[in-house]
Amino acid sequence: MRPETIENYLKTIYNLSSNNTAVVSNQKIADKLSLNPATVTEGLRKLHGLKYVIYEKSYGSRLTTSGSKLALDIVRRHRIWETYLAKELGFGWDEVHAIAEELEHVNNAKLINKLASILGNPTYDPHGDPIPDAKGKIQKSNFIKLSETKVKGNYKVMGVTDHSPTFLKYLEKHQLIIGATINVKTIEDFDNSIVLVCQKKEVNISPKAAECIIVQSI
Amino acid sequence: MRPETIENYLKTIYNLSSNNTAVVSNQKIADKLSLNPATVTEGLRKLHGLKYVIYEKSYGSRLTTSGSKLALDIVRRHRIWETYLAKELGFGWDEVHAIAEELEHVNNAKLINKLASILGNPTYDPHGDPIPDAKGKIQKSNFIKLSETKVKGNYKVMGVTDHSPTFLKYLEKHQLIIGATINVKTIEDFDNSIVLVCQKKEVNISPKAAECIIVQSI
DNA sequence: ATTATCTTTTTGGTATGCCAAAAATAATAA
DNA sequence: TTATTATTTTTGGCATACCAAAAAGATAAT
Repeated sequence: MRPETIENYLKTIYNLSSNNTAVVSNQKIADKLSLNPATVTEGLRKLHGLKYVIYEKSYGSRLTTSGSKLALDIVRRHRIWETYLAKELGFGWDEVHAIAEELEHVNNAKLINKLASILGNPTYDPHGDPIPDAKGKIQKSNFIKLSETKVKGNYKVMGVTDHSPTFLKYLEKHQLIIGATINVKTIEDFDNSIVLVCQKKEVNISPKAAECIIVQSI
Repeated sequence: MRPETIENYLKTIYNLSSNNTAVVSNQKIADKLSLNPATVTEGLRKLHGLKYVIYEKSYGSRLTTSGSKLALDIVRRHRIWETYLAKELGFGWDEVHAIAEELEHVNNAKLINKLASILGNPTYDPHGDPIPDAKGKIQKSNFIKLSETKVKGNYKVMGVTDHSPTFLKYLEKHQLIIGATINVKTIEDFDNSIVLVCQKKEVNISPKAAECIIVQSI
């Protein structure tokens, strides 16, 4: 398998298995990578042969220790580049994902560590995702989704789980950027949409969007 | 054809045809890209179909206008990255080539232009090679090879045509870095090796090495 | 439990990029 | 000019990464 192919699979499995414990379905991988399910079946069998994943037929996949290690390395590269593009090169948080998607495949530890060092070895990227350190250690957090918050609670926006420019531009328009503090006003019984106050303005968030916003209770 | 494959061919043809006029042989392309000659024949036929090169069977190839344009863009990306790695990220001139070889395939004009702007839109890279501007315009120079110099002449080192770490480390050891001024003392009749003075030290340069050092008369 | 639906796998097939060895074609030397 | 050598092209083949459609297997719904 080509390194890039391996990397794309492992990164995707890592991202889909949240804390790396859950088993990931073929379909979700196919969706994320825009591949035919048949292709994913093939790919997983090969990755199993390479000992990067434990793939159980008709059940699902999870990363092995070595697969996890590689995945964390790719995630690190991706997030360091995103941070560098945003902080040092002046790109918007809605632009960095696409560029990092390509840069992440350049495998040079010295380069990534140099970028990290210039950035002061950050532990979070512009989307609020934790950046693994050079050894693959990742910070754990007790963040929750906006959709899991309680009425009248005060929260701080910590990250997003969707990196599409359209979503990020939408958030930016409502000042819902990382670090913003919000107050959950009501949760509509009708459609579960959330009304919150941010920067003194009232914003109505759809349940779908609330699933993609990560916050911390304050 | 995959973009990366196209880019590697075009860049190689560009580099081998000096001022982009000479016809390039299949073998030279095969050597540079470490490919089997049969593969190169195939590749050139495809590139001809894509209108990137004029490929005449059993004769050679040269770039079309659109091939030239693409080639110059890749050369720009490569050389901007080399310069950025050296000047902004602290890599040695013997390290930058290999990393830039990968980074050059990330095709994002905004990124390259941003890096160039941070560097002050440089016109030469750390090896003395000219960097095309965003429009593909490249600076012309009247530089000559060290092997073409005359005895007793004074010259300034302007670049190298070999980017291998071994060669560059060798040059560095003798202080033969970009900008160094040298005086050609003698050219040995026996083997055409060149004896020159650099930083008050006498250095003996083999004909092979002299072919790879670019200088300017001062 | 038995459809109906959704997911996964199998099967058969394509395009790309590569190579080794043989055949054809140039280029060079005798 | 003819023989020798070097280069290029052809031929036949291989591995990778894909896909569409059919078959098999799970899951859910009644």
